[in-house]
Amino acid sequence: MRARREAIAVPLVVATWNVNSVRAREARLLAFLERSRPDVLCLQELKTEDAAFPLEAVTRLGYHAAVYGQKTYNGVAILAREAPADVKRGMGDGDADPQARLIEARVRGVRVISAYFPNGGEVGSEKWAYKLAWMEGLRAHLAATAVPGEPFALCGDFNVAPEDRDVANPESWKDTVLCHPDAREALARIAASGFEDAFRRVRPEPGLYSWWDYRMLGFPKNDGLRIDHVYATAPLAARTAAAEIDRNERKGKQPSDHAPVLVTFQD
DNA sequence: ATGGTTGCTTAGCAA
Repeated sequence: MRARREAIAVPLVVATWNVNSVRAREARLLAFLERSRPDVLCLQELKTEDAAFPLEAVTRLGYHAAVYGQKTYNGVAILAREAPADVKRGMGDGDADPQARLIEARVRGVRVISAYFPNGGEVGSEKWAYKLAWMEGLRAHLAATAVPGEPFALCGDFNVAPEDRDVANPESWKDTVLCHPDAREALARIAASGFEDAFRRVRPEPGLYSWWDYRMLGFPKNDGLRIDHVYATAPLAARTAAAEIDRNERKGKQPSDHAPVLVTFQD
């Protein structure tokens, strides 16, 4: 039996970017939208409540926004050129997590999630346990809400570098929260529920990173990791045509410590 | 083990 081909309007450009405070990054966010014009942009680490999100400014550029903000920490959003539908904040009923780390919407027939996975602090800490539990909770949530054959883009700051080729200096990052085998295994279990790393489908080469620590000259030394991802279910992943990381966005004055990741889906 | 930097909030936490 042939897999059902969902009607997806393509080309579709899906981007994800941890902005590390949407207020501190407003000018850069607007410049990025004008420059790249993604159809969908998933944001993480807004670090502000909904009321302080620059809604008018993004609206002027032709974007709609579904926002799940939080004071000081976390906060996620989905911006889209078409109005997002079926917006859901958190992982649904019974999700008691007070941290705003996940928002979902339907855009142009595609289910989209913007997720800010927990960093994990130090391996063995309470934050580490929270990270692994959160990831297992996401896996269970995805399994419980999965619709067979549905085009679905799971995007965000996963705070996991899936493989050593995603790390400039794997030895120095070995067994840290971003590279630990338990975190990689937790991500693999999420992927096993029907997702593929769309970026790697078309960009297998090493040397591609999305985050560089502000400290220790991370960016000047290119001590980077690829921890921001666009995962997609088969109907979408099969259409992956191009992927890039906007490394230039990490340059200049007052950058986020993350660069935007963009994936183009096309028939 | 600590350091180094940035953002939010104003001393300390989170990343």
